[in-house]
Amino acid sequence: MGRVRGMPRQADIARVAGVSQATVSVVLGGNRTGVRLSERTRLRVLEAAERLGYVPDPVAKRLASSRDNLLGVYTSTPAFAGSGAPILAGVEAEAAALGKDLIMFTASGAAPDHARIRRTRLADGCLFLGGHVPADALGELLTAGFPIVSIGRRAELGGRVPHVGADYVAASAEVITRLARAGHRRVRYLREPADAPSSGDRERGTRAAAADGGLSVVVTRTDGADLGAPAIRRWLDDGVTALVVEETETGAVFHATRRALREAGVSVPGDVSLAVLGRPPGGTPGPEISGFEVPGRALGRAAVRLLVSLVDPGAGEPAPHRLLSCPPVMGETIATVS
Amino acid sequence: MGRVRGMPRQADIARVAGVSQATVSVVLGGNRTGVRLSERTRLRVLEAAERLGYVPDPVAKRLASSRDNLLGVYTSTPAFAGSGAPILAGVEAEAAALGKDLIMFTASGAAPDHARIRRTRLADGCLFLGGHVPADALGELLTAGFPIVSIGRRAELGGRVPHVGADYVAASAEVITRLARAGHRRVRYLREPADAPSSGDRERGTRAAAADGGLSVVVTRTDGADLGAPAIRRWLDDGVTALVVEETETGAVFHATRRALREAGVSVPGDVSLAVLGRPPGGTPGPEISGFEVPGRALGRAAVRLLVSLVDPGAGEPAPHRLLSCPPVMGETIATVS
DNA sequence: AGTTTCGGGCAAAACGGTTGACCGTCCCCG
DNA sequence: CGGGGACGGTCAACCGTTTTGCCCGAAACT
Repeated sequence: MGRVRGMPRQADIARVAGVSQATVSVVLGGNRTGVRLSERTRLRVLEAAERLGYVPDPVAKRLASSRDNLLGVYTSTPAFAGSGAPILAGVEAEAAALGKDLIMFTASGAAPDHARIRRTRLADGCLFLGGHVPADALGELLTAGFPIVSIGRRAELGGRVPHVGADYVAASAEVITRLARAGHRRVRYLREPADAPSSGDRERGTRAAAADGGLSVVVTRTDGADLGAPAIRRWLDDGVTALVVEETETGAVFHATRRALREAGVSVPGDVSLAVLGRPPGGTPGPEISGFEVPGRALGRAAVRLLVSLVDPGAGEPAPHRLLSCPPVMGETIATVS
Repeated sequence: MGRVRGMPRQADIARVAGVSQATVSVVLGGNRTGVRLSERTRLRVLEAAERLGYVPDPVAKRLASSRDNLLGVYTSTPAFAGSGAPILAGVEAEAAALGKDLIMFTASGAAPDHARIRRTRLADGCLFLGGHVPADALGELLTAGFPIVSIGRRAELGGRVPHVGADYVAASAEVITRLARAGHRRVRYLREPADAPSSGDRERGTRAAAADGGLSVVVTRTDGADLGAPAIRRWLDDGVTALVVEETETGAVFHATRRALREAGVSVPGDVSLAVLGRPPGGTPGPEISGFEVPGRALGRAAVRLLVSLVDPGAGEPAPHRLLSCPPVMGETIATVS
């Protein structure tokens, strides 16, 4: 399938300028290796390149030199739609600032593609977003020495996967502590059924803070479907004064909770307090929900910096893992109880 | 430089399986060229590849075969932040559906765009978003036969740039017609100073519809800074009954208009009607503004389909240009005047 | 026995660059 | 007169695959 019609190569320039292809490469590459060249030759080459409209082939360049200022971003869910937008905005901004391009690998949805994860190697290194990335595929890359960084903590593979994440443990604990200070004693905790590391972190932080603050926390795993007015009423009858809801990708649990509260005719925070371990889904009406902010942009930026340090070693190596703290959102949905 | 530590190559597999590297390539490539191979050899190679954890190098693959299911997306402004999100969501969705990966080239602002536009050739073809892409760089790619598609109409280069766009002419005309039917006769038209094709289209549609409907439309170019209460009052005194505002990337013109209206104590649509040629910036409070919807996702999808048809010729060639129509948004800011 | 015919597989040329080693010439110095 | 630089570039190997053309041995015809 050969070359794109008419694209001039270094060899073409060489012919025109009357030098060897190697010389062309040296001139066009800015002569980083310190080859001795006369200014006349340099200009002849440059001029010929200009005349021919030469455009270097990035693929060949990369094959030959193994680095190309390209960072991969693998997302297991659609990147532009979902909640990842702030993270990606951070990634993009930092990458642009560092002069790196981004190559996006979007899981096709159908297959959690091994193949696609492998193609990741087109880049100099790759960021992995979202929990649903098969660990074995990552392990493959890792042992091959390919630089990868996960956004979101990754416990698998013996913690060998470098990552940046949000400190959900501390942030969740802080929310619970706030509830404790407001006098709450019985809390219901609603989380998604799946066992993502971020879910585990939130629950761990919650439990620790609950133990410290003398709260009773009962955990319910739900996808939202089984959440209705009866459940809400039952909990209130049990003496529950606050609901703590995990932030999930789709917001399903939160939405279901809101609906159930509405159906039960329960007011927030009048009848029950409500907190989200994170932020409510966008466009949620009504008073600001108490919780914390996930520093998406900052995560994205930090991830890029970490990856770049892996790709271009030399500059001081930062720690392979980093947890960013989440600023609390006070909100108006935590009431003080007697 | 050199290979990533320990990454096995086809040559390594060949040694283990006791065959030549070429044979490995044939086997791993699924033998599309119909080379005769014994099943035993095939299995030996496959097994060796498995054992060694072989991962094909996408770069080498692409260098050798000139096509790699990679679509480029060049954005002249940050992609994840700005208003391009719906378009990109459409691009991503369609690309994923077609099994293509996306490689994003974000104009860094710093580096000369030319270089980045050239790097575009890492992909099999490239989408260009946003007005601020230098035409000469595009021309370079175009004449080289590199497949490109612009999102947003492009008049430069003699219309040779394939594109998909929104039919701003028709949509804008429709808004003006609505105003005419509501009895408006004098309209002030606020547009951005720069001459983007999309701006021109809106203005053209507006003028045409105004002529048809017997409206007087006066155009003001502004970046928003010089818009204040005095201007508003002057216009109203002149008998203007409706303001038509262009949708801009930043929303600056719209915001300024809102502010000026507020400062002048003018109510919408009580004292004056207001329409946007597009949608107001996100998060605008108050009643729904009349205007039209730009079909972002659809644009993205159509652009990808067009690009793919350019990259993989064979399937019927669609028209090189396509304009998608914009569904009107009735809104509540156009009042009937006597 | 002498050709075809086939199954099997290998060698080698691309693809377009990058890079370290090496080669002539001149000139200068001891 | 022999040797050491400096100057200006060129050579050729290499990056990892794809893809053709060709070769070889054995079975099948004539």
